[in-house]
Amino acid sequence: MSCHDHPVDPERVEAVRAGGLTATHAEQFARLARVLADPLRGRILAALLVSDEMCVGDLALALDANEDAVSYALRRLRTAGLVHRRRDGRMGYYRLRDGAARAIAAVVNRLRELSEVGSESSTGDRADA
Amino acid sequence: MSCHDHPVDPERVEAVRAGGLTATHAEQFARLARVLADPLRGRILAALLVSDEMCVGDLALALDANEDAVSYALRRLRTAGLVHRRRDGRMGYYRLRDGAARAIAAVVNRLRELSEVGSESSTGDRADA
DNA sequence: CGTTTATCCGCACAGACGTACGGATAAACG
DNA sequence: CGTTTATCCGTACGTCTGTGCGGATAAACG
Repeated sequence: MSCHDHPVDPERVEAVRAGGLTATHAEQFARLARVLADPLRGRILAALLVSDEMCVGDLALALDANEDAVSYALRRLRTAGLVHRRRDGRMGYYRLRDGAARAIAAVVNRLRELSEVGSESSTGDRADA
Repeated sequence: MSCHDHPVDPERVEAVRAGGLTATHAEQFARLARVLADPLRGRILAALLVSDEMCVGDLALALDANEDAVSYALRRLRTAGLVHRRRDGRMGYYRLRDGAARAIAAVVNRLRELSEVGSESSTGDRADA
């Protein structure tokens, strides 16, 4: 269990310790990535990028999804601080928070690049075993 | 359960249907985001950005993490096609797959933007209820 | 060969998450 | 007021996933 008493390459270990992500910073990233890790939330964000402001029911219609599920997804997005709700009577209209739109669009585009890399192979390596 | 018989704003509904993410495309995104949704995997990717190639034990040392956990994280990253393993004797050396490095770095930077938005508030809205 | 070492795997377990459903809230509408 | 409607919440349930541990594999080392 406790192999590896001393580093194989101490230089790189130090480099990572100096230039890598701290545990808390990585935690922050992971929490944000987890918000994007649900298809419905991704589709909602994309929908709000296209159509500035929408209510729950219209989103459910447009995405062909359950209204409860959309409501729950919007709650998560709101908790994450990515969307903003405007109350008008009994309706709730949602839109991306200021600054989130650009950042989300950028993330989506970068993920698209990544997905091209990720879909080349399913194992990522087969010249071993 | 089945409120909202007809759209409030049919135009936007149509716009989303035309310009939004398809269900399958969103699924692909979500799967990739889920890979980044673990702090250890994020730290490993960041480490490999800094130090091209590392073995499991050195990564565990540098990140102060359990070797089993690192091994498991690398397996997930390999399954996702993001890292590549080079076998040398009993050691396994990992590095980012070609093309993944740039894309990952870009995603990390965009996520940093997003995290600035996301950490302003915990509810994303308080002028309601 | 036998032992040590680096990594990996199978399994069981605990925690987080999305979904469904019943009910609550609260506004529109007469 | 009473009813309908749009959204939200609390709870329960099944699923997925990261972790820990024992053991397997396989190379180095004498």
